[in-house]
Amino acid sequence: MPSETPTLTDVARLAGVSENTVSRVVRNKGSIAEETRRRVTSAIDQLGYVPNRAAGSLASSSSLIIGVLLPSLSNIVFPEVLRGIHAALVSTPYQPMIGVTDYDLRQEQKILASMLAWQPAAIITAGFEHTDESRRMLQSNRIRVAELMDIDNRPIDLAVGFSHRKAGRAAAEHLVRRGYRRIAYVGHDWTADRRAFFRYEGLCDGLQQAGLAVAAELRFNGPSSTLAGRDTLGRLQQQAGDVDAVVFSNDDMAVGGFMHCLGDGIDVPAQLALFGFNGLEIGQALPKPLSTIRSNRFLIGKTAAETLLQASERAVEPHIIDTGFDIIEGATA
Amino acid sequence: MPSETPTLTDVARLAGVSENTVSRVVRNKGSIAEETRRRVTSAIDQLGYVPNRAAGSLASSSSLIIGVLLPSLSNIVFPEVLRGIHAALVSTPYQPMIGVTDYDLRQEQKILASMLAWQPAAIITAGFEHTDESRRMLQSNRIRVAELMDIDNRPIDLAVGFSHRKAGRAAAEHLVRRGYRRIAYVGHDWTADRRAFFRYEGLCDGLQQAGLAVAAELRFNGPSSTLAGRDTLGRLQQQAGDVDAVVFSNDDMAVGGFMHCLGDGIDVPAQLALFGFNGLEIGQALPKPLSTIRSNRFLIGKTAAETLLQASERAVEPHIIDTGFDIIEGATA
DNA sequence: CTGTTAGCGCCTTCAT
DNA sequence: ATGAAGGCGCTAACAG
Repeated sequence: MPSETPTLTDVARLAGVSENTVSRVVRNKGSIAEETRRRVTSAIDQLGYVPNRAAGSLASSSSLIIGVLLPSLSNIVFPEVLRGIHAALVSTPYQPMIGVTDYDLRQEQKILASMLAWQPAAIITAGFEHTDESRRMLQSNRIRVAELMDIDNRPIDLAVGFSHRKAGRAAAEHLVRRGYRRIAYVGHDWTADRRAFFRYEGLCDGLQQAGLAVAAELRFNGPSSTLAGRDTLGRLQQQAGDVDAVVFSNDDMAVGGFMHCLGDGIDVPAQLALFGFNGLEIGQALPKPLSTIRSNRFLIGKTAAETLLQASERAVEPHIIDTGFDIIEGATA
Repeated sequence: MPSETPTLTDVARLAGVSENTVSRVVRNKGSIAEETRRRVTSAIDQLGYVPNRAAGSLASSSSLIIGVLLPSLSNIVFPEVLRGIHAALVSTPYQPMIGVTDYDLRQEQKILASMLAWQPAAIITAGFEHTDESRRMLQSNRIRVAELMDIDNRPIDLAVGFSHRKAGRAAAEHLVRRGYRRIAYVGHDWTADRRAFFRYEGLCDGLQQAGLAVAAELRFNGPSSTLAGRDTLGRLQQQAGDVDAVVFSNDDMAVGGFMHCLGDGIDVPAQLALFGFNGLEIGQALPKPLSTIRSNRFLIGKTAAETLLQASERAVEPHIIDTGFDIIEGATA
């Protein structure tokens, strides 16, 4: 039985050309006579030939793999970035290889090293914080590197995202414009999630600009979640009653806050205004749609992957793409 | 400058042994003299040697890649499965390569073919439906194959999941036990999401057993979402008012249903009981925790990956692992 | 326990 | 526009 997986050689033999010619047709490189191309293509179809990627990578010392480093999969934001990346790759021969760092830079370094063993065409990573060793690996390698989510830093090669500081400021301006004055903050642990901190800083800036300051604040000592948002707002209200608006570190937390208000019969936004961040679907499905900021995660992933594939070489200067954000007015603030 | 990435040969030269010996040390295969191993290990550290995976795959015609085929990343359930898979792989040299099929079997086939070009050690796929061609590829290849989520089918090699039919029946039994009699169903499009259909079937079975039938039903013509759940329950109530409980196709839909009730001032569960499926965090963060069924997605992914790695060869007979489910009593039904 | 010998399947370079 | 030769870095036999 001819059940063996066919190789370039088999195709070449059947088409009556050299292996090299087949390789050229497959990779769409160099010029090929129309007639030859037809013969080769038909031989490929006939045999059901699929190129062996390992052999290709070894010979060219570069693979069709795109390494994707994500801090987490629990936070829906990152699967959405991945979705964008996937959308950009699906019609190409590139395949995403993913790694989850759990917000741990040493873990990132470990995964990065083992990814580089595949000689990927590019690395996409969510965030700008790396160990020195990781940075060295990313810099020395001439592969393309995209750093996502944030543009408040100088990237190694390409940054795609938006300014979280500006987003925080925008939240402050929105609330001030609406007449809120005693504005509190409810957050989660930002030692790992640096961007949450940037937004907080922006919020403070924005309030200061209006002659205000954060009226009260409480941070849950762990990752963001609806439950954390609910409980933390509850605790904040016990400690500081005279607040008229709360900015949350993200929508998960804000939705939790809304739940707290529902449970305690607090009228939103009359008694207390709530403001989130991300623009998740769940926020818009609340009885009153959440006032928040839309961060376009899918677009960030897609743009990054597309941009990387446009050129196999780095530009001399790092490139920054701002995907922006917009305020979702909602009805809670 | 010696900035070239070191190869096996470099390590062998430095350690004063043959390449093969280094290879054995790296792969931890065969027996090596303690002294030799030390010399090799130190040479590896000194050079910062990282094996070239492409070369290894080519030579052994099998890679350290695990192909993961997911129908979607928008539904939080699948990122969680992926999280489980990742947890099982993180301390091994295996790397997950992911593909998203968008519930499209032709797309699955395409991605599968390009994954197999990497000669992965195993394929993990969520679901049992495949095109004939996909099935052929999975069967003929002697690589390991895990089919996840569901165990209501005969797998190719390994199935990990639970019976969605039984879960549906359990929902029915729970509601009947609680005294509900006019039980409706609110769902989403199940032509793609086969498991939702299985649960529906189980629900009907369970009701029938109690001499009942689905009192009313409405399916949103698209994927599940909170918004869809909210609107579809709204429409159902216009059409059929005399219902005392609603089973939703999943928690997303159920949470949406809860939002509808909040908005319309419907007392849950006194006027209308709500029952979901999945046990998502958001359901438990509602003012009244959602009554639902916990499906252990993380465990499914982790168990699958672990089990696959235990043996590189398929057993003669397909193997099925039931990860089970449990009822979360909650307060909405 | 270790070394030798052949490739794995493809791509690159250089010819023609 | 096509072909020939060589090698990418590693592993699989087989020797010893």
